[in-house]
Amino acid sequence: MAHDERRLQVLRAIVQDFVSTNDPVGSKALADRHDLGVSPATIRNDMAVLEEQGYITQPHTSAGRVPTDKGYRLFVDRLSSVKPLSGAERKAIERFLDGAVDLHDVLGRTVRLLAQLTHQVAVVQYPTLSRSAVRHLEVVQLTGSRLLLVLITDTGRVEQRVVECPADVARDDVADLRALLNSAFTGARLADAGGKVPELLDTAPPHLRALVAAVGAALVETLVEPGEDRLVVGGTANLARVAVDFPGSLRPLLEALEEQVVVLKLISEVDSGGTVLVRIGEENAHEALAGASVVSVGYGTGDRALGGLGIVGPTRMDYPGNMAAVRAVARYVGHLLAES
Amino acid sequence: MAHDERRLQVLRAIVQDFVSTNDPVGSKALADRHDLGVSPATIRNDMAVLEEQGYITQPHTSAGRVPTDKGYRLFVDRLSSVKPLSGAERKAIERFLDGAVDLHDVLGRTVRLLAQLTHQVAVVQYPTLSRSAVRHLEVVQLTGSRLLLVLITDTGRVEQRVVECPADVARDDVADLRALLNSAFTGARLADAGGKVPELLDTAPPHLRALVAAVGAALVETLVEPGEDRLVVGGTANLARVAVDFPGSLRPLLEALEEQVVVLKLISEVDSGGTVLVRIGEENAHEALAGASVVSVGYGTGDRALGGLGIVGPTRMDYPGNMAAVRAVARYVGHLLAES
DNA sequence: GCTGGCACTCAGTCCGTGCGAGTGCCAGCC
DNA sequence: GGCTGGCACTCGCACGGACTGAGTGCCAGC
Repeated sequence: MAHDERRLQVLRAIVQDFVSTNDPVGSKALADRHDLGVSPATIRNDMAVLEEQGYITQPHTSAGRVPTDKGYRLFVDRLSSVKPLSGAERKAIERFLDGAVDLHDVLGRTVRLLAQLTHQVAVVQYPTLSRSAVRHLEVVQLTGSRLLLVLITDTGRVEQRVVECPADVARDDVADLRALLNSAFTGARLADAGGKVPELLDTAPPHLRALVAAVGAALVETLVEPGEDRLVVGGTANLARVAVDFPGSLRPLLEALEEQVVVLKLISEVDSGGTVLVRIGEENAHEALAGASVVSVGYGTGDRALGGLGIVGPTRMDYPGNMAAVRAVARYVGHLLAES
Repeated sequence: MAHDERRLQVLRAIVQDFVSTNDPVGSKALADRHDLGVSPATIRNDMAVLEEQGYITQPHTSAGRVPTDKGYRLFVDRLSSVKPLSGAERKAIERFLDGAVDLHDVLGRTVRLLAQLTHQVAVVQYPTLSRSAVRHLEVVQLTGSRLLLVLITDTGRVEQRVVECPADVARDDVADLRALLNSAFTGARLADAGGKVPELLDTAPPHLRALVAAVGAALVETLVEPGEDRLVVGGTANLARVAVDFPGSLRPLLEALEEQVVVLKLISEVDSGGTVLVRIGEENAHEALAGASVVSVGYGTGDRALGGLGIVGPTRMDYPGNMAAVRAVARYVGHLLAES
């Protein structure tokens, strides 16, 4: 009915005004700034209902209303449409990301770009190893018994790992090992690579067995080690701008961003379909992020998800704008990585 | 004369008390907490002189005194001895840094360790490329005309770079190129590598000339590009703890840390002799760091400096303790990198 | 079901006061 | 000459009361 409909308009107006002004919004201000077609008194009645339903709340008796997490949720789900980016913004994305020389550079630019577009803290996950495929494996002898294993994936990610061998290794053996590893692994998904080690061990020439065992173990370790799923963080300076939205202190949030593991979990839990995910306040189920919202999306090429990226900010944020920026950047990065 | 001597004791006491309490310190409190052997009235006279000389100042008329940048400078230069670390702290350093698997890991642990020991923001510079030597060069074909050049240095640093070639490259040529590059560059200092490119170009077999030219150009670019001198930053959460010391906002400081270039400049300007450098407040000659101090030192193996590391914090910091921590960590990291 | 009117609530602000920490100065003492 | 105790003075800050105004809930009327 038209009744409920207007109540939702009121909620939308409250969210919009509060996001832009950071002042609790009252019935009179709402009636002035929006064409709701009714008087402040009527809006007051609607607000009373919205409050009872838990969508808004008042910080204290004689103040205006403020959206709750639940209110933002409804706003995001039903009341907002994703803002299209301006032409200037699209141009900025292109200009910013073109000219990147390697993966590290691409992700660094991405995170700066995202932070700049949204004025929030931006995070980008390195392409997940397990979803990548092996492009090349390189073995370099550091000392007699110490080898450096370098793994290059098809997403341009380079992983390195020092392998301590039980005994000194002959030079020729290093070359043999390199050839062996590459013929076995090149092109394989990293997720499958672990399973191939035993097989390789069986077919390897006897004098290389011990070597393959040591390197294989290191390789598997590198692959499964989730700590190696790195995160690039940028735009923390933006937190200072919105410090008012975090009543206690910025500390828990800064710690969470540095710890990485919590944020990584949130960012990597993305839908494969390219849907932008929004987690609001308490929905994050982690104390440090209780006052924060996370907007994230997966990036990748076509059907293949490589990782996630997104932003972290106060619950009082411009959801439509930020969702649009996150989505647009993810698309562009996806294309960029598909080319290489 | 004993006269001046006591005045310096007063300054030292002021710095110590102010650092630990963050309250402007008055003559009575000084007389109570320190055995200066004179009455508050005498201390007042000394303080008046110290103020006239610019070592201390009062925030307002009826408050105690606070050290100025100049006061801290005198304290660091003449009034403090570097605190030896406790056994527990030494143990912590070892425990923290042992078990690192690669360079990235070593630096990541270092920065966390330093942040934890000093409760400040810690920064560590990647080993400078130009001072390292080439351990190995790897060339991987990404697409027909696109090669990935991977540079591995003897400090364990791995640099990557995509090279676009004018035409498609044959598989055999890639192998030849790899052999050629390695025989020419392995063992060479990166600083000298640039000069070897023309020479290599002359001696290269004709069909590889174009390839060598393209790759050589990319190599030189990688070496001289100063932006690639990366910085690892950690412990920004500690800034929230000392936010009171930055009256305006943390923002400029956070921005400087993210920008990296300013901080990098400070951190990399280290003495080669292992002396701990302290820059206090305005001495930093950069607006964003005007209220901050930087404690830095070079790390390296024996005579070879690899890079710098240090901390950034408010001018009101525990200089002796932080200098000791920075020095100890730098030594340990130096040893660690020398082994590999 | 909407509207204007009205009494009520209460956070934020302003202002005046008192308190206390800290100072500078001075006369006296060693 | 240098140190000390005493004393008057300054001024930031915390406390408390009054005022203001935005905003609300409720109610009678349309």
